[in-house]
Amino acid sequence: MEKKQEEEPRTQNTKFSDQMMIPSSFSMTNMFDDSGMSCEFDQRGSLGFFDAQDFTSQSIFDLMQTPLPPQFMQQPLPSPAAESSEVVHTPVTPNSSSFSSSSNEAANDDPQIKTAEEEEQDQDKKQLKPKKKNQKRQREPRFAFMTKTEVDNLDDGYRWRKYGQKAVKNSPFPRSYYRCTNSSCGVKKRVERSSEDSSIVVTTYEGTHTHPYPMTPRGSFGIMPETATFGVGGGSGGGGGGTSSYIIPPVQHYQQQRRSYYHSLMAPPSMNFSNNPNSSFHRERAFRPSSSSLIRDDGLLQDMVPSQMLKDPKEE
DNA sequence: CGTTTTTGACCGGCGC
DNA sequence: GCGCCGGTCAAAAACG
Repeated sequence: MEKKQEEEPRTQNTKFSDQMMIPSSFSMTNMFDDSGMSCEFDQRGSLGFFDAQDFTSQSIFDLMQTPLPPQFMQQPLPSPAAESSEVVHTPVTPNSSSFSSSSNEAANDDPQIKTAEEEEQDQDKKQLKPKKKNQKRQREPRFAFMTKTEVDNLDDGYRWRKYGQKAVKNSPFPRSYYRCTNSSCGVKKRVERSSEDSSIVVTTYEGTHTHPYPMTPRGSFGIMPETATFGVGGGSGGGGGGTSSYIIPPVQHYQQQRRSYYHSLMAPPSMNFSNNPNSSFHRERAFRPSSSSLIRDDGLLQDMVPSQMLKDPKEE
């Protein structure tokens, strides 16, 4: 639906542009859902976390290029469900403010970060291993985030082809399935609106892009969400996820603020992406299929805010 | 004309 | 074994 994008780019500017939600709990634990491979995650969970800044500013897509940091899983996910389910839930709750705690979780992992490649290898290994039930299909790590936007189809810069849509249980909104149009890239993403808050779109990425960023500068970002919350998977329970509203005038400013904001909030020492905060910026264009890259600031996922999704929205 | 979206059918996993 | 459910396929339609 590109047309939509073209036609509705303004959404971003219109209403929400000046609003930003800030998740209180920022745990970026992503949900690696490996259905079935939970054990392994524990082992590998030693990757670094992405730098929140980068993360936000860049775009998820870029992140996708990177193997998701396993550490997310490291977090103690008490409930088994977390593993198997993606867990992106809990919409943002206004008022919450426990940002730091979550970040800790996420950040706390081992500062030592493996290189993306290493990680990938690890992942492969794990995936290859025949685990208990994992005979199914090896799932790639997933990572979800919530975005407050009116636009369903957030453009992250990559091109996606919709290959399915299904009604979501307990939700009036359908879930759309997209696949990266690059034939050699198997990245998939699912997009659905939160049943609790229709203004929030939950996007789950699965896989890593194996090709360079398509780059459609403006076009791609045109639709960026105004606000987003990163869901972390697994329901790592955490804490409360919530978000508070943050009002920001122009986007530009917003970005700046955002940066600092995140910086302060989420940039605990442990969060530095690979010890070299600056490096992340440069990497982005490197496009290493498996590199950990991340992000730049140009992108503007304007308002992505990681949040921890604590509960299962589905439960409603 | 080529690409993407739509949509119902199909398939495999999982719980009962 | 059966039914439910999530995810994917594929043919037709829509779009640029």
